[in-house]
Amino acid sequence: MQTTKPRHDATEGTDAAVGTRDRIVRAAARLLQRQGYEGTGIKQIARDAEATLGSVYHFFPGGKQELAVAAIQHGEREFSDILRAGLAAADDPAEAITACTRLLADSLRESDWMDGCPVAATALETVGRAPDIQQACAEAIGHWTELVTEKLRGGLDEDTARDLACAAISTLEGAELTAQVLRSEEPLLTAGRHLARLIRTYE
Amino acid sequence: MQTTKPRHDATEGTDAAVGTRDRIVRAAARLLQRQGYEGTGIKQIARDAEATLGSVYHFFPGGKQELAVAAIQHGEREFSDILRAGLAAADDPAEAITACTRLLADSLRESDWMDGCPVAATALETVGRAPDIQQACAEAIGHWTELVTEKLRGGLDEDTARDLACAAISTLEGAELTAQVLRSEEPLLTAGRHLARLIRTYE
DNA sequence: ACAGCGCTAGAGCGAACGCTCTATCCGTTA
DNA sequence: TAACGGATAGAGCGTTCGCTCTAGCGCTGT
Repeated sequence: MQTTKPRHDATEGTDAAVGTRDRIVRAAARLLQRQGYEGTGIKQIARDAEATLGSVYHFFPGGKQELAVAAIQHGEREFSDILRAGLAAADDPAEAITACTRLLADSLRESDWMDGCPVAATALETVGRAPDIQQACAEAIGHWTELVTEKLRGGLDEDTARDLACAAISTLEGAELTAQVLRSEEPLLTAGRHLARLIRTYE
Repeated sequence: MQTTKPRHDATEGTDAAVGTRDRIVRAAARLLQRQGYEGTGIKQIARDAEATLGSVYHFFPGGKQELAVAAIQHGEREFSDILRAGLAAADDPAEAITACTRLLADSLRESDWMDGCPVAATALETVGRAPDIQQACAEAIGHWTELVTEKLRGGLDEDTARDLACAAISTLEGAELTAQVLRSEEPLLTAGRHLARLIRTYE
């Protein structure tokens, strides 16, 4: 398609002409999020990214698995952005977590319940069968937990903050799954309310 | 394979010679749980069930989707059994929920982190694309929520019990996913502890 | 002007996919 | 014993899968 300008800088993505590699990763990330690993074909990714099979295998000689790892890492960054935005919405950690659930509920509803957690579907069907992908998913979860831990560190001792953050990420993950399946934002909002209540028991 | 005895009674399954239909459903349920919908082929199901393709399409003329619905319903019953066992382990609801997480953690570890929630993987990759399957998954989640709600109804008003049960199921779902990906029972046990603490705030 | 190279382009490989189809087996009835 | 129908058996259909491979594009440096 259109010629690519960027040289060694891969962190770009401002406007119109995004590099081919980036378009491939983005398309892969969205498809993996919506239909999982096995349900997504390389040719479909190439078509969606307006790239060709040749380009895909040029940038990802490791094939589908290598591309999936890059896509999961991209999804991790996207989800981190949402999480950071929610956590920054209030000083009080309890309110901040509730803000996260509201953000997630909004984006889920707006996508007609299609765009849930960017790694969950892929993670579940590759667990124990594709170590590279599983590790990328594990790192994503670890990173998200770290973000929440940082927010909770004010006023709580380190171990408590970590523990609570782990429970919070699990709950967010499960509530998003439930909300998608039931096509309702209620599970997410309910999870937000109860997480806030739980956090307040530590004050 | 061996000839099938049972006539109209489909609830059997005691020993050795299980009916062909049952073997197919069981094999499908375990494969869907481990590798999701798209990752599981009909021929693999038939092979695992020691049945033939002809038998599969004889019992499930609706093809893969109809079989998946039956498999999800089977998984729902299995998970309900675990849940019921955990909930019956203690009178105190908080302790009972913790018992559930311990049961789930045990069975997850014993299966080398392979057997997580029986519907999660399939649910996530068929959401918005296979209404029959999605509805079966939604009914499973609804049923599990109902089981927890019943346990919580003692001492809590109806709405609170329902709400709390919804949050609990979301948390269990997410904690199991996290535990699988991280290959650690910690997320499940942490979720159990915090769920217990949350429930106790209502006493 | 002309190599050199990063990237695009897509035909085509063997294998596996979901599913259809016909043929046969065998316990139950008449 | 003969006929019937539920159940089993698997070859084979058309399609798609992940991936390989060769050809050619256009930009860069000399």
